[in-house]
Amino acid sequence: MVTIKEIARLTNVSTATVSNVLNGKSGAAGAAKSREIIEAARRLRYKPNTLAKSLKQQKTNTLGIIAEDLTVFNAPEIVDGIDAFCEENGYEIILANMRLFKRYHNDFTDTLRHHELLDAVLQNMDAKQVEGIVYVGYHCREIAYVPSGLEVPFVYAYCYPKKEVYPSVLYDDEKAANDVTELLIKKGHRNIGVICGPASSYHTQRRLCGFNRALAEHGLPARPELVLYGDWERPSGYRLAGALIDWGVTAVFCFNDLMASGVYGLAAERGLKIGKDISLFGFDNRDISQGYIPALSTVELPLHEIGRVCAEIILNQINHRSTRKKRVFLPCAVHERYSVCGYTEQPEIGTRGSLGSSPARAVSG
Amino acid sequence: MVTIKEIARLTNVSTATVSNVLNGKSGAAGAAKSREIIEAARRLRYKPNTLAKSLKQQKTNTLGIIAEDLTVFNAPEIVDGIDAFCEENGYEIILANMRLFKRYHNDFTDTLRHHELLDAVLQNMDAKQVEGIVYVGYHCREIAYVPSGLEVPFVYAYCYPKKEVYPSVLYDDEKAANDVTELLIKKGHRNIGVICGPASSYHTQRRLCGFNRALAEHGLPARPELVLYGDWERPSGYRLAGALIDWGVTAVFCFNDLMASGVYGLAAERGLKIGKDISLFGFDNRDISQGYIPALSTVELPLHEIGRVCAEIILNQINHRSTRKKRVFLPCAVHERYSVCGYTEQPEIGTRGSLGSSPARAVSG
DNA sequence: CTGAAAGCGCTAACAG
DNA sequence: CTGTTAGCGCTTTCAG
Repeated sequence: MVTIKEIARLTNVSTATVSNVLNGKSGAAGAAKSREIIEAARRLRYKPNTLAKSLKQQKTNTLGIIAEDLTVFNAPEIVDGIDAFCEENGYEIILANMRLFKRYHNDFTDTLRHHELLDAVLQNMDAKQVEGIVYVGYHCREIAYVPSGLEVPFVYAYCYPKKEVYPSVLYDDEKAANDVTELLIKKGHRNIGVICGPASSYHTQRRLCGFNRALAEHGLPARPELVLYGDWERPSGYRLAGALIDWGVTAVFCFNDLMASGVYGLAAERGLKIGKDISLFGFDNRDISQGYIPALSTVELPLHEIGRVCAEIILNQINHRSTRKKRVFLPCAVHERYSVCGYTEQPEIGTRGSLGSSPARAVSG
Repeated sequence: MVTIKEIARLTNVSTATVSNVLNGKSGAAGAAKSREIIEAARRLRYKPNTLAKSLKQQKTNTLGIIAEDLTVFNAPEIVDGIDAFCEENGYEIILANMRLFKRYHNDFTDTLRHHELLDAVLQNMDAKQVEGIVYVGYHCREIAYVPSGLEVPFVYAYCYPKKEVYPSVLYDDEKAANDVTELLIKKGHRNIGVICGPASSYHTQRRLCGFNRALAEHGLPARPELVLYGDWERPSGYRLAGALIDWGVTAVFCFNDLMASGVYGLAAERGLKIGKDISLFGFDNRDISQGYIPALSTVELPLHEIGRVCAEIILNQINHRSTRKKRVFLPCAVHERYSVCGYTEQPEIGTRGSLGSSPARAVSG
């Protein structure tokens, strides 16, 4: 690696002059000399050593990202959003992947090992002189173990601390569920079944609030027997859909797309057409939800935007423009596709629903 | 940030002694003094400054990852593999996301802007003193613009350079397609239709080789009319499946899961049962392929392993243990699920195929 | 307008 | 066994 010193020697100036010229300080050297220096730098493929520069300036222009698990579906898009915002503002990112999901599967949330791992990663980030840290959760929940003694701004993406000691950026489960329910009600549905996640889940609770609020606002009675609890996995959707259909629901609101795929399965076995005999809504807008037949109506999570907002909060704190510690809720877009249709007017399935190229219509967000 | 100097002052020793003690150099100070230093470091939450250390040692223990697009399905798992291997070997990663797919959609492959962007990113990596670089392609293809004048080892993941100037790690398309075809032949299928990607695609070409080889090895005639070219998207699968079925195929081999979902659609419209009236194989093992009804048989890409091997190659080069520039082909696992069944004995669909919890059986790899 | 000198935090060599 | 010294590559006074 060629250094500034080398260039200084070759051009018979001091390192200070080279530095000044290369950084565009006006009048650092005469015009001819400046050109000579710049030319030498290019010829030798000079690249400034970021380490030395940062050390000297006590500024790294770097944000740290701690991902609970990068391979979980929400993470890449959030990281992408952080990266995009950083790029626009001259910041770089360092990524630490804890691989929690792979290490401990679903059962890791608050083990001691998790805390130790996090502490180590945090320590490492500090050592690297990052100016702020974004923590990307792999599913939305309250984080019990909150780091303390951090030297830099810290923000949670897709999860949140018990007390608002750090800011967090989430999406608005309640409103999204409310929007979906309202849409179904407006289509004429009166008996809407719900397949939730586990009762203990934050998502489940918030979405049920939105669901119930919509019922109440439209003067419909709550029917607890139509609200069933799954486990986010496909088989539970399959199983619970049977019960709901036995109760005579005309629409099913599934709290994720995976369980919704189970509903397709059950409907097929019973000879019921989704989008005709029964309406179906999912959640998450997973990439293949458009590939179901008919295409699944679902809710898109603002993952990229969550990342962007996290980065923005951090940069604002770095620049002392703000110091809020509150939770931020971003709106979701509702995509209505052919799995749901007016309860009275039914489109021909097979002609419209099967190509998966239906225009995704954003109802909210 | 508390420094070594501060600790030295408080404990009345030189910075060198603090450094030595904290780095566990035996006999750097007396036992009592050592304890005092260590205690002071803990009390003040001392964290070594990685920048300074790396600058001094001229060693960063850092690998750079350049992702063409982190949000494309293959990228996170590859990055995860790189990260895992690095962690095991005391290396860290820096991530640069070019966001090519989002910026230019599908049409970016070799634009000038792409080259400029890459050069800038590369320059940046060098400036950060990474010791090696992994370039993660977003789809497998020959890369025309190969960087030159790099100061560190460089390896391609999921794509490859025209000439073998740098090593690359890919998966074995040919063998995977051969395995799938052989499996179908052994099940009794004689008229197998293929829905490829575009004819210009590397994947298409390699997989067709494997397909044709299997036919030849089993003494079956090539039937070009049964080999059709799609565009990786779902509608093309839907469209081409019609043609194949009209030709009377008993099995369809789709070169990705997305197009396979189109085949499900067409089959449903025609009243044909996948896995019974017609067998279907996909490619990629996308996360929801198990959610189709019946679950889609498909090929799993060794993404994590590709990442690991890339990191391994780089670290070997750093340590001068190797300097190979060849392509490496990793094997894929074939997952047989209920979308394919013996052409003569057919399982009851609906009882087995609909839960999506069929044990995935690895046939190869 | 120019460059000598100091120093960011750390470690390696070497002298005491 | 201990600590002084020099220096990694860069920027930034400040004196000439």
